[in-house]
Amino acid sequence: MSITIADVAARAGVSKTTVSRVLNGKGELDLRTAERVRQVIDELGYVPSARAVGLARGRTRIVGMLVPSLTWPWMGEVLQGAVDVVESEGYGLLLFTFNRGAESMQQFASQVSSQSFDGLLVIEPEGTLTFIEQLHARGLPVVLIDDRDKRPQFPSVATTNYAGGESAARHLLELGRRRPLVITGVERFGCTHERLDGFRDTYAAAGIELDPRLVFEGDFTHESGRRGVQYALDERLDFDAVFAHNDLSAGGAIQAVRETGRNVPNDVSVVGFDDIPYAEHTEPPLTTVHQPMRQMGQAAARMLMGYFGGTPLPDTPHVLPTTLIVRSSTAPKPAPHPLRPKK
Amino acid sequence: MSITIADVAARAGVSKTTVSRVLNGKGELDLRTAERVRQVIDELGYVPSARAVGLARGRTRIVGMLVPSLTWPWMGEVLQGAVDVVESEGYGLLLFTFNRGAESMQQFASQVSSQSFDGLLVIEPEGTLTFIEQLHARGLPVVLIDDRDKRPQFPSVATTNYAGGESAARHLLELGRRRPLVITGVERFGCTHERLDGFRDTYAAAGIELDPRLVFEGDFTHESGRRGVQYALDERLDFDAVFAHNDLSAGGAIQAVRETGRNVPNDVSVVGFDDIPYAEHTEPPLTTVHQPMRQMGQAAARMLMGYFGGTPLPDTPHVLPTTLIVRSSTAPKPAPHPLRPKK
DNA sequence: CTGAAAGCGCTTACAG
DNA sequence: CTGAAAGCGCTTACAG
Repeated sequence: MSITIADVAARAGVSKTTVSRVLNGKGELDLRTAERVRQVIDELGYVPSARAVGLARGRTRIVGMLVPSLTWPWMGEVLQGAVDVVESEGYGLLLFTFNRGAESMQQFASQVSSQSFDGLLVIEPEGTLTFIEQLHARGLPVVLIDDRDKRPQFPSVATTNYAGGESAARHLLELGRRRPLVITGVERFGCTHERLDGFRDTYAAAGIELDPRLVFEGDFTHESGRRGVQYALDERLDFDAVFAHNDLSAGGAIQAVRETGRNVPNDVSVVGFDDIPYAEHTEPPLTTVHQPMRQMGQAAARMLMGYFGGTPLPDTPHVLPTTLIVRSSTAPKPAPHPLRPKK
Repeated sequence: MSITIADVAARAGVSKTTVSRVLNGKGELDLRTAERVRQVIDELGYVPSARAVGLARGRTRIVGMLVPSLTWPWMGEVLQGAVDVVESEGYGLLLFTFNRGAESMQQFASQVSSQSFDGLLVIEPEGTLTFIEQLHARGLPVVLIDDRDKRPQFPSVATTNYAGGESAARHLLELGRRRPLVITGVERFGCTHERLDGFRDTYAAAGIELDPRLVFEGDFTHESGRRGVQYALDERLDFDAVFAHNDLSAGGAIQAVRETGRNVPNDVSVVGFDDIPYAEHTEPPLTTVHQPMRQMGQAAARMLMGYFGGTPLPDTPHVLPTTLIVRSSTAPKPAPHPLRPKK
């Protein structure tokens, strides 16, 4: 029913071998035969069967991508980056999630074993790093898109969480903010510690030790941002800035601050992390540390494509920089006793 | 290198045919041979090659999914829904986007021709409906996830845009809002007209004709929400509610209203459409018409899976209902001359 | 420059 | 109940 290489060969009066040669541009072949075969291919609209090619060649031209969830706010960006380069190389992207725990694990493992794809892009679903490392050890090309600093034993792309924390601190310091409240991410994530350390070290270098009571453990939710400022208020802790470890909790913090009648950015300046679309729509729009999610997806995919093309995978993480995006949730600290300007 | 059915057969002392039989549970076979083969399979950790099975059987156990973009706010939900059912049936999900216009079209067309997947789930990238219809006509099983009322000539899942418009209107009417400003979606989309019609008809049935000047053509962006209320203000049009055709523009509308010193929900009540995560985080949290995006993804995938299992695809759209989610951006209209309550 | 044949790893009539 | 053989649609030594 569907047309095959044999049909093309018959119609062009050549062998399947020859058709295969013009298809893949291998071996010397008479220009005129090649031309004739090409014509027949066009006439018939022939496209080789991916399955058959895959079986014969031993690879699929498909890359797998494993992610914890598709509904995280920045996941679309990473995916889009990966898909863009994968598609432009003529590969396909086979998507896997880890929504159903052990069952997902089973299913995915069996997809690996059945060799459904040539290489894997992965954002690590929590607790699966060992498993992924095994796959890599057994010879599956793997590139990790590292969203929380796992420092794995295989190729990865990462971003600069520590430097991101530094840039947030530097910005707030320049604005004269000396008492920042930090609302952290989930404690067990590496990125949380790196962001905090970068921030803290920068304040320390400026001669300001962070008040430990002003470090509140959040969990990346909007709600935890609210809780963070609520806590500080309840404890009557004085603060003139908030550094939240993601945009969602920064948004919650802004709302909680404003609900007490205080002004953002003047009374309290707020900095987030991620730069998801929501960051543009908070009131006021959020100053935040941009993570290059799309570029990370692209870079990871390019590494894999490069590997298929013969370039070895780098053994040190490919690190993409964060950038501070200044919007309106931060401003210079007003002088405590405003002077009436002369004139 | 990788272990094959021949290895299993040899080790178990049977033919490949027999191994295949126990794998697929076809044909009568001695319980003890079956048991023995199963043991060897476990010992060796054998999993059949997806490529080889695909070639031999003529199908891939992969479904394609084509979407316009991965970064739209509700796309993750649809994808997650689709992936969940596809995975739980042991299928894979091959993802395609249409980011690079004609080139994407080419690439995708060739993936179809190479029979990389058995069926297709699609959210129509603008202007590709004819192409998709051709694929369907040529025998590719296709299910459309209809986000804007295309009424295609092939199976689809859709939602109730008209009824969604009605529910928004009913809610606002109950609150005593008689002069709503409508900020529509993109004019050329069917969903825009349906939402508007449902809304308008409901007001009409209550004896209120919508002021045509109060229908502002937006484009689903946050910015267009702001522009909508700005326009109404500039024209000195009186309004006590906003019905925006998506949550993003509803968010913009809320901000623009509040910036004039007016109160949401009291002075102006705002209703959105979609119920993306952002809707919970506007100030105040947004009352909106929930679209069951995840369920649509699930339903579409289930239809395709069912078809592979022998159930014919329905020829009428599978319609999932919208639901009004009441949050805090809507409230009863205050009496114009407030009476002091007695005691 | 070109082709016959074997092989990729399965499934499936067909025979026994 | 079980197996030998052909076939799925390609690619790739090997010969000529």
